[in-house]
Amino acid sequence: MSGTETYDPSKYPPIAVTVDIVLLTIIQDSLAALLIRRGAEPFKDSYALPGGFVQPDETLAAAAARELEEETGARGMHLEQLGTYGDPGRDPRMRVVSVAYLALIPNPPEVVGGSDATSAEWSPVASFLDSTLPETPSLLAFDHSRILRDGVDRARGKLEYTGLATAFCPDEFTVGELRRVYEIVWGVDLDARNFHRKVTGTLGFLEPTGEMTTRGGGRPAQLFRQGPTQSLNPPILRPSPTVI
Amino acid sequence: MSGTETYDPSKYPPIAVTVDIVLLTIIQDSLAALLIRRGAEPFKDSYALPGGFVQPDETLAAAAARELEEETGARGMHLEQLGTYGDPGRDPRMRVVSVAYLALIPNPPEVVGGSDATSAEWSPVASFLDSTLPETPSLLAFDHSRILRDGVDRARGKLEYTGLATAFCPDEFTVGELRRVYEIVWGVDLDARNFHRKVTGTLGFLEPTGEMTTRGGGRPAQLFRQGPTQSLNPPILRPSPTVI
DNA sequence: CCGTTTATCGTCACTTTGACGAGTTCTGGT
DNA sequence: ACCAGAACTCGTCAAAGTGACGATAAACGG
Repeated sequence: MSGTETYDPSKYPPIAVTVDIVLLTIIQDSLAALLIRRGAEPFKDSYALPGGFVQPDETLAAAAARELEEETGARGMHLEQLGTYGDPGRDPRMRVVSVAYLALIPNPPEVVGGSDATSAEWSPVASFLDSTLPETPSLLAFDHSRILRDGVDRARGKLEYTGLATAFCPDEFTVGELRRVYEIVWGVDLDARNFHRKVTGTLGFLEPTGEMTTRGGGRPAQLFRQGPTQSLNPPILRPSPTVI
Repeated sequence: MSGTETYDPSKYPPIAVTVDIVLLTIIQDSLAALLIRRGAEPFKDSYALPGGFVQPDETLAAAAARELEEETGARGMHLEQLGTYGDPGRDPRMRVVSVAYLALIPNPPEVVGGSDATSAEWSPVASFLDSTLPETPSLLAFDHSRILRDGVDRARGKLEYTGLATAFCPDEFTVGELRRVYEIVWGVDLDARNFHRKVTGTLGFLEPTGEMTTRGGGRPAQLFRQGPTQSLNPPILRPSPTVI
């Protein structure tokens, strides 16, 4: 704010501040988002992102973490601010400015009980992103389609140059499991051998636990933990979607 | 928002929504930000980022553009959302959620007249980022030091893989001028020959205008315009700050 | 025992990078 | 007029990284 303006909020119509959360995980080899079916107008019976009002004494991130826990019981997952959406008219009732957060959790997520009247469920994001797929309600309430798309774009982009993919993996994971995260989120096939060379060759990116696992069939694989290096330089290049 | 909650904003203490702007440019071979000297409490006489309240019928981006024009007269520059800052207590008067924007303008910026009581001026960002430099007021009002740092970080990062650097250049520019943007923003020296090869070799990144210029001394250089390719793949790698 | 699956190691050609040499064309000083 | 300096642009070369793919290893289920 510049210095001379005085504060008189009553001069302005009130603005509500909410958080909305794009919570992504991987279910059955698909990237999926948690969606809530709305029980009230507007957009009754449509799907929407989970979220809620920011309470007077909590930070924005705390509000997002709280809503997430209320909705899913999950805690401590990766959570980052995505962007803020505040167009007038995005909510027909009043001016609402919504701070969107992106959250990622590993594979087998809690069964999301519809503890209250609203029901939450995981939906593959593809149906909301590909306008060519006429499945399910292809539109979300409010501007949540846009927010969901921005969240997926952010996640896809950050896989290239950060260790974000490990947020989709359990604490200990194999190179193959990590590669499958990339393949599912990007929707491409990666060469297992080159991927292995890249991630094991980047110093500090993966820490071997010394253990092996045979889960997943095939030859047992080393288990790794996330290492201290959280930036990938040079990045893992995402192959451009095969143009035919 | 999840579906069952009802809207009753009067239940909550009001939250003010503002925009703050990190406006960067290059002055005298330094990266500089526009700062306002505050004329009122709190933080009277401190420096702060320009900004102001979001009006009822404008988008967040429009509010940022309006404030920017009121403050500098500048229009049409690069403007992107940076992040939202809403910790309780960041403003001692009331709960304020501020959506920060990052704006970049080319070299010779308008003289910023202190048209109203507040005075605006360009300050090199180094003094606010390097805590080791005890020049000028090394702290900004509110959490604006943090916002400024985030803005500079964002600009630095995006130079690597986007054509953002051209936002610091006039419409037509030489490869040398573009390189100097990188050198100043990153605070490193780049090899002129390798840089030239990289940016002219990336198809669609620069469009030759066919003209030459001799401004800047030395052999005349080709003038380029920004090309259609706005993503640099592979990116221009930022040399790590020379470790001694 | 044998095919299948997955992990991991290697090889090879190609591209990109970083370091640097060298020629070109302007300006400003003497 | 000449020269030093600055800046642009083209080249060369070794090192590193990448993509494509062959080959072996170690588990599994029949």
